[in-house]
Amino acid sequence: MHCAFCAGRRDSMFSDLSPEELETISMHKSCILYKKGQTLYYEGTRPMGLFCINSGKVKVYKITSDGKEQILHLVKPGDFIGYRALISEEFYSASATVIEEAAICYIPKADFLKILNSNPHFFKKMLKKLSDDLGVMEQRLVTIAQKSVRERLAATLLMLKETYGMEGEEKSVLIDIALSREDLANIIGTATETVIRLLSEFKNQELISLQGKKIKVLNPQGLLKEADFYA
Amino acid sequence: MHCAFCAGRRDSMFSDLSPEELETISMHKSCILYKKGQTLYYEGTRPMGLFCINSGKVKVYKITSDGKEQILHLVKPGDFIGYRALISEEFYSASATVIEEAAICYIPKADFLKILNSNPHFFKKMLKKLSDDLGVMEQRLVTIAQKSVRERLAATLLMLKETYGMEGEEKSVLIDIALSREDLANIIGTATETVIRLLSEFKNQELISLQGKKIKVLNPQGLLKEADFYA
DNA sequence: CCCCAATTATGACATTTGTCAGTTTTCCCA
DNA sequence: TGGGAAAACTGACAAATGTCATAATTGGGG
Repeated sequence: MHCAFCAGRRDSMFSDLSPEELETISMHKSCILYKKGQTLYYEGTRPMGLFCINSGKVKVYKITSDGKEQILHLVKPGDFIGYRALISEEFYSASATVIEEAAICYIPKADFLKILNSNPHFFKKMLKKLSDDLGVMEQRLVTIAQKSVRERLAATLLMLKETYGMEGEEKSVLIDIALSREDLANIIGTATETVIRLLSEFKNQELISLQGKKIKVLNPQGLLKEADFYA
Repeated sequence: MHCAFCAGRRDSMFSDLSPEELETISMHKSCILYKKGQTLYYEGTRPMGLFCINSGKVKVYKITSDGKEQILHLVKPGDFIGYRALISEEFYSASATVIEEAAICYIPKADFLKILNSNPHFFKKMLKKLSDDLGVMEQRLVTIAQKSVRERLAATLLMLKETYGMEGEEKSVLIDIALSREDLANIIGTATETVIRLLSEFKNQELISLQGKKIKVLNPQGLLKEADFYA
């Protein structure tokens, strides 16, 4: 599919490229449908291009020396990933794996860098994007360093609701993303069992409901309270 | 003092500005000597310029809703701070306070932005800087999320040794920065008492020595082991 | 549609870390 | 240079979280 007709592009970093630039990208990109569990790239390997998510969901994560996984971002349609390694001229510092079937385009490094270097407006957008990313990451650091696991879980559920929420019956909001309890633990930085236990506490408090692995938010106000002040 | 003669500039972001650009900055900047404890800016206020550290040491930190402090960076001569808020066009998302008497220049926002927009090489350096910053922050997030307090303290001591180490007698290396135990705790994300206890354990293991608040590293290899594999 | 492996869930317990209360030490500056 | 406040330190205990073992449930592929 041509980038000009890509739905995700509308509010992506590529939203206001010139037709010529889009044409170049479209010509050189390759698009693949990835299944759940497939990995786009591994930490430590050399980046050769940029991944652009058309549909589906992807997690970006690091593995520590003792084998634990920490999820850094969840990526959704319109986002792209892998630019940090390209810009810093490093090997990938994280891995990326598909968590829900995804259509993803691959844009060769050269094309990305060409646009970056020839389009000042895009360059500026990229600078702002990295600055914003850094701000988000700093806030996450503070949250992980200073809040309890319970607070972090409540905050994470609210964040997921904002990004993946689907309105359901009776004001409940379904968190529509196929995250395992383990993934959730690896976002928060805790053990899987702890997440399971706290989720069932939240269920007992009627803040959420659980059916299988699907989570519905029943009382966002209550979760907010848990996220801010639990003592 | 004129920027052209600033020792810190040699390997700073301003290392290869043109003489004219330096002249502009020099003309418009103001320099002040700050005492320990003075605050450069507060979280939530509007950035009007950029701080450039000539000498001394500064901490950049956030305060959580429940009053806890998390230190995000320690800043040293040659670094500058406050650019993220300028680039993202936000209010400051953190505060900055002097921890050792410091000579600091203030460069008006307009001058910084002018150079940013007129000097592509500087712009590119800034992009890379933010990308590198983000990489560092991601790694810190993983460490805080996945490592024990003991491991984080060992890792932090090694990091401080790299940055502020002064060779002493008998291969010991003094960590030459006036950090209180509380500051150290606020870097690591733990309670002050926990830091004190672990430091005295490290002392008993002869990994470090303590005299007053000064810490000397005796056995970096041993600390490395604590940082990586403590079980 | 059923079975099996993966995931979720629960219990018991160990360990880490935080909290509070109090003592000792340090060092700043009046 | 001595007094006092801040910082460093110690102990006792509580709370949060991790770990391991095991049971229940689920959902995807044959």
